[in-house]
Amino acid sequence: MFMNNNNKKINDIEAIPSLVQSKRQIDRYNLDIDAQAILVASRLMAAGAKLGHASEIHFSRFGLSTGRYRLLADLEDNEGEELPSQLAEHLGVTRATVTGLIDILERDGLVSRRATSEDGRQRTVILTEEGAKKLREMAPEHFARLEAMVGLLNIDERSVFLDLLDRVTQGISALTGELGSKPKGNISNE
Amino acid sequence: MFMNNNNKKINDIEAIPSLVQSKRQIDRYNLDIDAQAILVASRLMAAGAKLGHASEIHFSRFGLSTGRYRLLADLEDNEGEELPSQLAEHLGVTRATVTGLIDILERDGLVSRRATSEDGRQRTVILTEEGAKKLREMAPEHFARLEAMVGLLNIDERSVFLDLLDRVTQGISALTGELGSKPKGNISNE
DNA sequence: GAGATATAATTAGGTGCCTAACTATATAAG
DNA sequence: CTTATATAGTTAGGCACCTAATTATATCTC
Repeated sequence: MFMNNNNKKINDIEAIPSLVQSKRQIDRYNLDIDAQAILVASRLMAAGAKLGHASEIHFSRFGLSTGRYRLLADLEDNEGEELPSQLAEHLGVTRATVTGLIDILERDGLVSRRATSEDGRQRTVILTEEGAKKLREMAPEHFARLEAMVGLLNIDERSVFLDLLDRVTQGISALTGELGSKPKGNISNE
Repeated sequence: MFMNNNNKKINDIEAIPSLVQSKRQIDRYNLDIDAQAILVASRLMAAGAKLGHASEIHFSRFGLSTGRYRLLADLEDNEGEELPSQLAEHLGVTRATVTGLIDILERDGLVSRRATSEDGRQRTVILTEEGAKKLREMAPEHFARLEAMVGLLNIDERSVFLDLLDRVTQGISALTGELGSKPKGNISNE
């Protein structure tokens, strides 16, 4: 029984949560909770995990990870030159993570580090010509695939989806914040 | 300038992708791509990452990770007794990952392993009384938080969101599959 | 029954991201 | 000027999940 001859799509399982599952869980403990709300939350979690995994596969085709691509793209969006701390803020990750991303990108020749003149603690990150070339070469396929991903939605549906997703995203703070507190969207820095 | 006195919400950054960003990227390479489609894809990625992170914080309150909670919940849904391979399939992760999850859950006394009678290779995983108690105790807060997460959507909007999310989720295969192929949703096992 | 092959679970090692601790530089207060 | 404190970046170590290789048992074929 051959099955890992071409690719290994052995465990590409979806494991989609169903409404009856949600109902059963809630009923088990006699909770006064809307089963559909739980279903939405569960599905979004499953979708997020699936997308994260797919994203890594996508970028690995170009020798990148999701984080390293995002760093390169952000550099490109800022004239090819940024401080690690700026990158961390733009990407929404810690400076430690940025250090790791830069290490590998520098090893691969896609960015380089250079000391700044003003502040001896800072080290500017620069997009190399090779890095810019990498972005240029992958752009057509990258964006085509992203576009295809939402291809099952028409224009109007995309707007609606954006709106709803935005509100659910604000609600995510309900997982991390205090119980009973209202979601407050952005927790801006300062 | 105190800021890490209570909690450390220093890097709780959203880094929300904007439409102008998407436009700029597409224009840079003269691609024939709908900027809004890219925006939807980018936002969903950001939301997925944020939710994944929030989920880990949420479950760490109960001494669990997202994966370990899902394993316990799946056990509960199957009379408290499953094979590792069944768990892997239900959770959509590899058997190697399941082994790791069980290791820690067993160490913490929430599940136990037992050899099966029929097949000497199999080892049944059993939800212990302590594991069941853990689920029972965390259920109210867990489900309340999940419900709160989608609290900004009314009933109708939840239905619409589920529908749209489902279609986008099917589209995720556009990232991993062949270029130009139609999304086909589930890749069932067999 | 012996040898090849399949399967269940585990182990070994890798990636991506995290937090906490550290180093080096800068700045403010006495 | 010296000492305390803040900040930029890095290092060290951890967790979740992965793939590939390994071990042990089962099954199929001769």
